[in-house]
Amino acid sequence: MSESSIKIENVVASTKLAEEFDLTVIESEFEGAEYNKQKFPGLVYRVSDPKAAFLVFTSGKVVCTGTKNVADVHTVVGNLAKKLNSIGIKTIEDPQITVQNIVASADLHTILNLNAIAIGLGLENIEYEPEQFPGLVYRIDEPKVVVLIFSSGKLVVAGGKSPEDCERSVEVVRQQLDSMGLL
Amino acid sequence: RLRKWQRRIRVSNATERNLAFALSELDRMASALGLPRTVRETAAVVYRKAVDKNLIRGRSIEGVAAAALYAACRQCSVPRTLDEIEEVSRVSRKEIGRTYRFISRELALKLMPTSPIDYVPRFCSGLNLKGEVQSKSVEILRQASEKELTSGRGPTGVAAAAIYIASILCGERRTQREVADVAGVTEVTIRNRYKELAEELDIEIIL
DNA sequence: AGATTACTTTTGAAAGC
DNA sequence: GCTTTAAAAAGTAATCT
Repeated sequence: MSESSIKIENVVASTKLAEEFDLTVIESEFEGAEYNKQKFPGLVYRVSDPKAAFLVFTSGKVVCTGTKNVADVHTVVGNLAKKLNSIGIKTIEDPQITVQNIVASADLHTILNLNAIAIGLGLENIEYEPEQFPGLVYRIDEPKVVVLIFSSGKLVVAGGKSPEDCERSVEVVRQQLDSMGLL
Repeated sequence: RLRKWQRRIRVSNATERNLAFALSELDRMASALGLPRTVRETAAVVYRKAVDKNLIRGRSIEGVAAAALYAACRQCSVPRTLDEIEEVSRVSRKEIGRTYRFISRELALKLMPTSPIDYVPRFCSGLNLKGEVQSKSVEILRQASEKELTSGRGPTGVAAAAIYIASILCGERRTQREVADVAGVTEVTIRNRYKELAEELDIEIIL
């Protein structure tokens, strides 16, 4: 009875592909790579296989953002390693990839009264400033995520470490709102 | 001993100096916004509580003062927008908002979001609209709230749209531009809101 | 008056200021 | 705290036709 039908919108992950990188070399070899040390210490590289964006650092660490799946992260990181190898840069064999953040969207399919929800969840537990942003911000401890609740019934879950975290948090919100008769 | 006393006096001086500066800042901003004494006093109370809880650490006095004033306006039901507070303060709206969230949480102010209704008196007087239009605006806003037409929308935009409609219904029409200017929103926003209100509340607007 | 583009909020890592 | 990346939600805004 809890098919939350979460849609993962973005996955952020980090890994280490080498002990060090010469970003200047990568910038000249990789088409479209952007590197401005005074602007940002990392090199920006975008791929469209599965769409993703990388932030490559001189320390050999890499941040991957933009994929819609956890599986795609492994795919694109693998592709990046191959691409680096092809220009003569060696990389670590089985890099440990850590998913740092998952952003997902969901829909409760009901118009919501955010003022009532603010009181119901407790003003000390939420942030709702329609003057600045239309969504109500609700921070959950277990799983530790942040849920943005909109009057349309749509939700955005940010901060999850796994797809399961996102689904669980939507259920937590759904159950809490339901128990207060706010659905 | 003597050294300890000197230090205590020094700290005391700095603390008092900072408090005096903060209070003068509150006065300056409140005057610029034409806020009544009660709001300034409320802001001063909020600021003092923030000092007592050491919430100023890592934050600028100006920022906390601006946030305290913003909070006080809301507590007194005479809200000013973050943009209005920003205009008379020396800090960015982003910092005022961030500091407001912080002291609001730490001092457990538990403020509900600003109600569009609280903007009606000020906006109407700014448009030289009298009691009848104000009452009609409030009536429209009450209905709008019941029909879930205000959740997630900017309070000033909703208030502006209601006043725009009320002014027409009362035969004292104000243009979207005039209402937009006093409310600090764009004509596009008033248009979007009033169309929604008119449609959902079945209000016929004949121009 | 549309249409477009863009900014508001949230999350997380990276290295450095 | 900031800088950079990506992404959704819905509202508001700036600019162009």
